[in-house]
Parts: sequence; C-alpha cells; structure tokens
Amino acid sequence: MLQVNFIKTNREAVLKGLAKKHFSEIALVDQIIFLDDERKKLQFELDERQSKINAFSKEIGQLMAKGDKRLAEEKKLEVASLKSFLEPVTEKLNAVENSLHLNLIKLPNLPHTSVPEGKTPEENEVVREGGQKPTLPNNALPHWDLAKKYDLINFETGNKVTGSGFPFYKNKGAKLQRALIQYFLDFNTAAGYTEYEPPFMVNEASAYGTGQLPDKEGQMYHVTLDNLFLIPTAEVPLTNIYRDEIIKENELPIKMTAYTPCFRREAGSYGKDVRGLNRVHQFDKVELVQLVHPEKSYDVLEEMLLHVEKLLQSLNLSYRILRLCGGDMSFTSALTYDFEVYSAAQQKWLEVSSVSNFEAFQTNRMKIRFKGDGKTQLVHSLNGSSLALPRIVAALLENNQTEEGIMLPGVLHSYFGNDRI
RNA sequence: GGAGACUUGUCCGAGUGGUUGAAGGAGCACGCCUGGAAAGUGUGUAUACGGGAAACUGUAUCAAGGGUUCGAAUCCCUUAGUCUCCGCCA
Repeated sequence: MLQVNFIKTNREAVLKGLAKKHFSEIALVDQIIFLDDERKKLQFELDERQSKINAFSKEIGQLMAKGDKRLAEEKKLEVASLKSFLEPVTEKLNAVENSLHLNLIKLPNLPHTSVPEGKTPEENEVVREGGQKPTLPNNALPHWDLAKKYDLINFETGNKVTGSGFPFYKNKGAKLQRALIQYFLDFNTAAGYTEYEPPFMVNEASAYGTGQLPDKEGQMYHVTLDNLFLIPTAEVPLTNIYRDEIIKENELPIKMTAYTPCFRREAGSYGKDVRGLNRVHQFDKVELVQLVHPEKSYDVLEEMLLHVEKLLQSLNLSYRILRLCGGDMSFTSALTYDFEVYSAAQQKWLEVSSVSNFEAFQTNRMKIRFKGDGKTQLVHSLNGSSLALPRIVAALLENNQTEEGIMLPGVLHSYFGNDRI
C-alpha cells in the first residue's frame, strides 16, 4: 500500500509510475487525494468537539467533588447537546476513511526507475545468462517421461487421491526433494538467514498483510470452517511475523528462510505449460525474506540476487536473469528479477525464482517499522525463492540424463546419498 | 470440548468510574561523576491521526470490537489469546 502523503507530494511521479505498470484506474489517485483532504477536515471537526466535551466532563467532575450538584447538572445538559453533533460527523469520517482505504489498496506499488518499459513477458530485459546449456541426444526425454522411467513421480495417483496438479513423489524422487530442501536451507543459513518452519495456514489478517487479500483470494485454498488460508508461499507467514511491530534499528537486517509446501489454485492454466511439473497446485519451495533499512534495500536486492545465482551455479544449471518490465511485475513489487533455468528437453526457459524489492509497500500494510534517528519509519521488505523445487527437478532430470542414469551435481551427493539416479 | 483465572507501555508491575497516557521499578539513550568501567546521580524514553513556521498543542489508543455514563484501564456484552484443572489425542 502506498503512503497517502507520498501520493500527495509526488502526484506526477505516482501517475507516471502507474502508467509504467499499465495500471488503468488512474482516477483513483485524485480520488485518494480528495478523500484524504476530506478526512482531515472531518478529523479536525471531530477532535474539536471531543476536546470541548472532555473539558466539560472534567469540570463536571470537579463540581461534583465540590458538591455543586446543580451546576454539574447544567453542564451535563450542555454536553448532551454537544454529543448529538458528534455521531453524524463520526459516521461521515468512518465512511470517508473506509473508502479512502479501499481506494488506496487498489493501487499497485510503483516501479523502480530501472524497471524497463513494456507490457508482456517478451519485453522483460535479460540481465545476464550463466551456466552452459547442455546438448542432449535426439532421443532425450522430458521430465515427465523420465519420472516414469525411473519411477520418481506419479502424477496419475495424485489425480486419483487429490486431483490434477498434486503429484506423488516416490522412491528417489521423494528423496531428491528432501535432499534439495536440506541443501537449500543449509546454503541459506550459512549466509546468515535464520531458519523457520512456519505454519502452513494463515489467518485473514496475514493474507491481507502480504497482499494476497483482498482481490486474490481465488488464488489461495481457503479452509472456510476455520477461515484460514493455505499459504501460497512462505513469504506470507514469514513476513507477518513482524506485523505491527517496531523493530530496533540495530536488529536490522532481519534475514529469514523457510521451507514450506506452497499451495496455489492457479486459475489461468493452459496447455503445454502445465505438463508434468511445470505447473502444479502443491509444490515445495525454500524462501528468503529480508526486512531491511530503507536506504539499503536495493543493495540487499543485489545481494540476494547474487545469493540465488550462486545457488543455481552450484547446481550446474544453465540460467538467465530477467529484469521484469512494468507490465509483467507483480502488484506489490517495485523491482523484480526472475531466474529462469533452461530445460534442455523441453527447449524452454522455466521460472525457478523471483527476487523482489517491495520497498515499503508491504510493510505499510503490516505496519512493520523501525526506530532510527528518533523517527519511526517503515522498513523495506524483500523476498526471493531459493528455490522452487518442481522446475529445478525438471531441469535436473532433463539436463543430466545419460545412459548411466541421471547424474546429479556434486553438491547434492552427500544429501542424496548417491551421485546419480 | 468442559470449568475457572487472566490479558496494562520495550519488559516487570500498580491502578475497581473523575487532571491516568497511565504510579513505581527494570531496560535503553544522553549528560555528570571515573584513569576506564561498575556503582551513584540528573534528564529523557509509546503509537497513530490532526493543528502550528516553531515552541507547542488537540484527539484516539490499557488484547480487539461494541455498550452503559457528563466522564471508563476501571462496570456490562461479544470475540480472540494466555494460564490452571478435567476430558480427548499424535
């Protein structure tokens, strides 16, 4: 959520930023400014009245103490008439505050200046590529066939037991999941991230805090009986740890990592892109979240980028880093880098990580602040995947297939207990 | 799931209708003291939204929401959470 004062003092910049994000309801901006002025007026009016009432009440108290009942009774009547004015103003103020808030949460975050213009994924900017694309024989198999061949993943059973998009991992497939999770977590904690195992369901306030609610409830699984939501990413419980808290400046940066399953209803799925592990409703992911001093968030973003890059390099995968264009970025992000891994058998890039700086957009909703220079201000939040497993698994299987089995990268050997599948 | 007790500021803790945003203590910050530290000592130390150039000042907030009252941290209701006992359970 953008800060009203920022919108008011930077109206032009806000409009420009929204245009870059291809946000169409720009009338909201002036609406918000209008409503906020209205809010202030009403607030002032209300405070004035309340102040008078408070003063009178105090007097009544003093009169009662002196035993001057008659004068006290007179004052009571005066207060009563003042109070009758209070209610309509309060109601108006509430109404204005509500619609101000409703409008405010409709505005997406503003893109950073380095965000490229553009509307579609094709217009994302390739920052750099790394690793080597493997050359596979002509009879190379896509991962769904490899999964069958080595009995690693069973999609059909998942369909039967739960539904499509809920695969069973089996045998070495299950063990590979465990190895990857363990490796990723160790890699992250070695870099100073604190490991968490958070709840896999969150309440409404938390889903709201990270921006899943309102509007995007369709993307989450909702446990209606208890009004809880299955988390679409560990970002939600992790960031919400600090909701409504004021952090001491010397405790920043706060670096957190967690493995969780992620649950996504993914309304718009289609065709070839959803084959095998390319898109599923439940998948495993290790996530990074940082809460940092606002002046440092872009340095931290670069640091997280390098961190994830190192992780991908250690897996010997061919990857590229994209800087997302304004139209392809998420609602909450100010700058996002996507990591894609090359799947040799499918001959396409698969997104495996998304590293974003949200600046104060999330923390303004969650009121995560810190105290520095005597002032209380919002921290910046960032997150990144390190990594989402399914597509990593897809690439590992496809890119490393040989006659002798699937050769795993060295860093996984000890975790997996073998050098190949 | 049942019964009871409880929920006050960063923390501990006082406070059962009237200058209480909240005693007292701890912590923290700054100053004095010290060769340095500890001890001692002085001052300061919540958040949000307003007004004001500023000094300063108004309103709200004692789990959350509602109610009673001229006035509520204090009384009533609802919800959530914590603890204890019982039940159930991996």
